[in-house]
Amino acid sequence: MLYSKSAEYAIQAMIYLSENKSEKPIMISKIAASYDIPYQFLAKIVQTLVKQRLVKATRGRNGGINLGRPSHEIYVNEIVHAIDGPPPEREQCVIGLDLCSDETPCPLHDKWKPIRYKIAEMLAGEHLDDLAERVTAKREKMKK
Amino acid sequence: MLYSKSAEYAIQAMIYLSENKSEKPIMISKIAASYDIPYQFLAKIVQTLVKQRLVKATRGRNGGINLGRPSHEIYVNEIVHAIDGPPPEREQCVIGLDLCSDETPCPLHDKWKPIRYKIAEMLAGEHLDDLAERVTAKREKMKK
DNA sequence: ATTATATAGGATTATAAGGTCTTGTAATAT
DNA sequence: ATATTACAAGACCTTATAATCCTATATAAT
Ligand code: FES
Ligand code: FES
Repeated sequence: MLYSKSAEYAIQAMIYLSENKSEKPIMISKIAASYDIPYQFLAKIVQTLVKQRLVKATRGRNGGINLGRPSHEIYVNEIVHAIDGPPPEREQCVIGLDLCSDETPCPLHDKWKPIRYKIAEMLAGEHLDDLAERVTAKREKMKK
Repeated sequence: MLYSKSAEYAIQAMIYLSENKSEKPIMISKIAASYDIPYQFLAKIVQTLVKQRLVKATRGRNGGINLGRPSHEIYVNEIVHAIDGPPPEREQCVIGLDLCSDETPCPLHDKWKPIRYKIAEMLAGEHLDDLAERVTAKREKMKK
């Protein structure tokens, strides 16, 4: 819908890292088990995150991964772009009628444009610290 | 993003029918050429639209398709559902954390819920008559 | 009746996303 | 040193969507 399954898994993994802050690296297998993500698949996704410097990897025994930066400096859209690639330079029209522009709007353009903006705003406005906090709150509630 | 490529083609084809109202059937190949849609692929999509009664087909020489109902009675979401299937009964969480509900919201829930509503509203609130009119306007502008 | 033409529909192929398997390589505990 | 552990990485498999091929069938013009 908004991002690929891979990006969704990446977000979940990053939230996990943000929730379980520790100097010691956290194993990918642990995260995979916790969120019920196929281990090998997550490992592959993490490789990309490492290349993009969003996480740091420590190899070998007692190895694992850590956040590449403080959690309050990592925003959701960064994660999405790291996995799915950067957003298109020119916006595409929702119903595929040539390019999207205010000058030549398609029938849905006026309704779609503010929605698209809201989505971008949502992804750009949330950093991992916020997310982790609220995920923890969700878990608490679900226990009851 | 919001719907499959097939559904997008279906919307385009329906708009075409709405723009070119005529008692005589309109050929699928004409529509396909006009919107640059692979002919055979569109023909297949149209088969589904016919089964769902959104368009009526006339076979044989001078055959083609027509809208199944007056254009002001056909809404975009009907077309999407006809092609992509009905929407899920229970809303899925944007970041895949169990089911979505106000009681156990995920970190993005509060920002995502109104957006999701806006999208549904957009698709349910536009009928073909509106769309066709505005597409024609778009074409006019692009000529200049 | 015959022929041309347009949709109907099953079978098949292409591409991409999602997911698995196997081997390599780095780090560390013993 | 060596065995073990955990990420790295490429090859491979699976599934869903997108697209194509080919033949059947309906209809109207001749
Ligand atoms: S022109 Fe279609 S969404 Fe902007
Ligand atoms: S709980 Fe995540 S979107 Fe509602």
